[in-house]
Amino acid sequence: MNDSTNREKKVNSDTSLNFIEQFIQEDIRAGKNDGRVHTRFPPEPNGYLHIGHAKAICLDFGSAEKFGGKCNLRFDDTNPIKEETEFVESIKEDIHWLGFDWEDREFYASDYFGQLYDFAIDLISRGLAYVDDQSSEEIAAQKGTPTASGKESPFRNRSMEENLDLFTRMNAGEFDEGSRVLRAKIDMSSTNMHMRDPVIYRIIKRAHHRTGNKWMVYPMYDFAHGQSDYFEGITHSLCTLEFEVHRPLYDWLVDNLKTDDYRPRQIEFNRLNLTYTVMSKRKLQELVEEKLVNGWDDPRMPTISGLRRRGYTMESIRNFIKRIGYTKVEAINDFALLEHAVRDDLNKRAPRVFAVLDPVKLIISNYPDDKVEEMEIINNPEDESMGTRKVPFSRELYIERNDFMEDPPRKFFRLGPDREVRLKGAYIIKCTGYRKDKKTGKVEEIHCEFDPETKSGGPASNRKVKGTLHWVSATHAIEAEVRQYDRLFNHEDPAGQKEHDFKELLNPDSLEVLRGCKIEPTLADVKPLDKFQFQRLGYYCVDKDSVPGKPIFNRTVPLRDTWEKVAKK
RNA sequence: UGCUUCGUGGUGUAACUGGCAACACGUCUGACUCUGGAUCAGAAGAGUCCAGGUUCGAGCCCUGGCGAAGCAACCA
Repeated sequence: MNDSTNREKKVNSDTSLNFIEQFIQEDIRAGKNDGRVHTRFPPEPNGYLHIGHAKAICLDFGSAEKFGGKCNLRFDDTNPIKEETEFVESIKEDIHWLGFDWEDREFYASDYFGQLYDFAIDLISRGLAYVDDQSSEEIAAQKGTPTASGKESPFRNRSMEENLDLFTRMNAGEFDEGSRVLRAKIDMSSTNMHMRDPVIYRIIKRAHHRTGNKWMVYPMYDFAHGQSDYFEGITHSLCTLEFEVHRPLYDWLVDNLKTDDYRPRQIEFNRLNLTYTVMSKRKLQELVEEKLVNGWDDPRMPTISGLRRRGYTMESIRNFIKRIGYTKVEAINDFALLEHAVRDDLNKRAPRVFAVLDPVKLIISNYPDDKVEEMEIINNPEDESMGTRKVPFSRELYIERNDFMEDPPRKFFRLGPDREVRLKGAYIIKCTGYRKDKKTGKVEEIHCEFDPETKSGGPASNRKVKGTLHWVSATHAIEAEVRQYDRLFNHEDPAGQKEHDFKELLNPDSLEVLRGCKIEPTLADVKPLDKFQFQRLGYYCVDKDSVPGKPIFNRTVPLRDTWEKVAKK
């Protein structure tokens, strides 16, 4: 094999399709559905979307886009007890924020309740469905187990007329919830539990968020999902692995419905799992309801809205998802990869600013009392087009408390007695002394002298010093609250522990609120979702709780801090 | 003692129709730096769950094991 074919191979693997896209491509080449590609994203509006849904969204919308097809948004709203309009709205917002659009194709499984009902009637008339008067416990008991076959219901062989009559009256509200269900008549001895006469309709006397009180019977998800795909002309139904065993049922239903060769093709892929968090909607809901976090959009939550509030960009999320791929292997992805994705993105676009989180006063004894200089500072060394800004510098500054040590080790490249450092964008200073509080032993202020020749860009500015510190002028500083977020759980796999409930594994230090932080005055007019790099610290995002004059920042992710590693050794 | 699916560095993915197991994250060195960031250079780390078989050649094909996950809601 020569070099050029090697190169070609490499290019091909760079743009290689995942296994699902390969299937789609094969279908197109085989002329299936006239080469049409139509997918759908089918959330249930019973909670907020999380990053696992983002993985599905990227695949559903992304693969349609890739092959010139379409992707519908369809709410699978078959259970009026759980579903709410609030969730519909948040889901739509999140999908748009991720950069996808369903145009005018916003559908609801409830749009098809009429067709589904008619189909149920049709199944009854064909002897393929029956009304069962037993309780759910009795039905469950007869269902058997994965290793033992089930028993047929005593109501299985009712007459078609009686079934029709009963089902109609179920929907007329004549019977109580739970008193009767409609079941498909398939095979109680199937090795697939889902084929053992699954319940397809149940009585629920509750207003539905879209159809109101029109219906007293509601289809089960399994009786709505596959047919909804069929009604919408979906060619590829992409879903997660756990629905693999449902596929024969969906196929059975659509086979009893279809009039020609068309049938959606379901392909399953692995769910997104992330270390140090939980991903099931039920668990996330528990955290919200028990107030262990501050709502669905708490910046520690793996929800789309939480990540957005935390400061993640849609590009970083999409990029992360692109990197983890789609397979059939159950995987747990490293949270560090998500963090890498957001650092990578923010490094290119976030303006750098000075913020002192744990301030200690620095007094430059040889700097004139009343003098203020406007230091011109580069906004982003990664992107010259972002320009510069002017930051006031004066005799009294704040620096980070941990940037000073009374008795520093050699590897500490910051300030200590008689040591020199550069104040970023300003002068080189030398520490001449410090004052401690006699009672607490805490350093109260640090004294230093500056060298006027060393101003940034000035004649002696090239002199090398060990370290560079960020600073804020004391009289010009703005006070801010900074919320230092960390991982929500201490354990890599909190949901997978038998000995502990996942809530016992919450990280007690997942949020540290810092007040009295000092930030540079250029940040006076920040707006929620504005993103910055606090120089030498990390990436921060303005929280929606901010009010003018009292900004609040969320830590998105810290900068990689190699000093921490050195210090640990 | 069932059915379905899956086993490739620590993690996640690649490897066209069998042809030197590749990439990213993480880890560790070093260089550079007015961010201990970024960037740059480099290193360690798997022989592809196991055992056979076919083949000049197997992660890939065949046989048999082992292991893991999902499946028994009037949830989705």
